[in-house]
Amino acid sequence: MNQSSPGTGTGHGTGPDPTPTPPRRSDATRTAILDAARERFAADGYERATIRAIAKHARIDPSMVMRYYGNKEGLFAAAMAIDLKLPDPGSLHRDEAGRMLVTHFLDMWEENEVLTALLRVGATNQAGAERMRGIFADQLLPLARRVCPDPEQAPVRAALVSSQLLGLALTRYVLRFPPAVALAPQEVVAWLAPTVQRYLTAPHPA
Amino acid sequence: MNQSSPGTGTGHGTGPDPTPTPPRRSDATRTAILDAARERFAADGYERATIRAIAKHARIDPSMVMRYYGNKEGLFAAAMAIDLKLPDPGSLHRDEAGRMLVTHFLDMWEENEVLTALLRVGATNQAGAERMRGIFADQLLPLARRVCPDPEQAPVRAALVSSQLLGLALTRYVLRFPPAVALAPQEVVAWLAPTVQRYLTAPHPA
DNA sequence: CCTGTTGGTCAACGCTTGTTGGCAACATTA
DNA sequence: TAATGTTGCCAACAAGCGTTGACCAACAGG
Repeated sequence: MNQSSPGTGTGHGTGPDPTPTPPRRSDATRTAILDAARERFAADGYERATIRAIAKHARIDPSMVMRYYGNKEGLFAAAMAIDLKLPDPGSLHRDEAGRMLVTHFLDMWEENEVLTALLRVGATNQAGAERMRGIFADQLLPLARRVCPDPEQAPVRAALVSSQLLGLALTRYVLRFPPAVALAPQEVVAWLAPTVQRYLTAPHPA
Repeated sequence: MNQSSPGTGTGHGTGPDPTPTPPRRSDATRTAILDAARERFAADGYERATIRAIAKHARIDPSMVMRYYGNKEGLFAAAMAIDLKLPDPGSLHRDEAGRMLVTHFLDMWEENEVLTALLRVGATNQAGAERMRGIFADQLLPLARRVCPDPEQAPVRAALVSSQLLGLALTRYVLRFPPAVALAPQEVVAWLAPTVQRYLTAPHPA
């Protein structure tokens, strides 16, 4: 359900912990707050997701949110940390990048409400838009740089891909256009994969 | 229900008034309120665009807003009435529908901040999303019905077109991804027109 | 003149918001 | 045991919100 638990968490497999945080007794409360925050931000956006409502959902006192995350912006920043988990750009075939991207994004959006929350907030909140820009610049751009023919065009092509993928997310998960909601995942892939593939690898149309 | 400003019109209307409203002395104030509301809704979204801020921009008292538009929802409804001004579906060639649609939408969005406001509000506000659904159902769907091969597929195809057009608007006018902002209009058309054309007229890919 | 309607300002109401500080219960260590 | 830090709840604060009603200035028709 949640996407990263604080404290002991993630085992010890590869590399040292970037933040060696000792486990705290309040870890359960902390994650409860983050889960509730993601849910409320996704459902209501930044302004209407009140700290009181989030606290009530997490079944704790509103003042705890302040203690653990400082203020509302801090809570938002903590709740919206996200990794798109895009595959290693070196390990994918150039001709299947489109289909793979659409499939992967669809999976991520279906299972994870953080992305919907981020899109909702990004539409009205300065910090949310900034975060969204950062995510796509850091995680989608490198992939485009490896796949598209001329690396200099990578930013434009990544932006075009973003426009189609985020547009789908907008109509399907936020605005909920009935036909967009009703589409089966495989149909979405069948329609959108060629578009994304063209944005990535087709020659510049001008 | 109409969006043209009362009082000093922009001179485009040669037809008869659909709603024969007698001119009032307060018409200037009413349009000032609507203009300020559109500007604030576009910049801040529904919640953060306060009636007080809108009134200050219109240089009148907040209570006037209540007097003329009832409440905040009424003001929003009055400010967001919009006509996409899509051309008569019968008068366009099937092969140029894609290019024509992208060009037309780009023009509308560049000149009109109402659309940006509507998109911002639709992302967080129930009524905004509803309005957005209505607009595209009433204005884009009929066009798709005339252009696409099987009228039964029109809703899906219109939704796909919406996803690409709204996705462009989202990345370019709301999230402001730098590469999406930097694209020249003709480049946008060159990239997106084939996509929209395919969504409208290509055979079902599954 | 008086009277009624319209356009507009002012001050305030009730409510919700983010945020704060105090206080009790518990855990840990000395 | 006492001392200390952590976890949590409670009550309250100042500020801002949408909204309301009293009040004043101008005009119109008799």
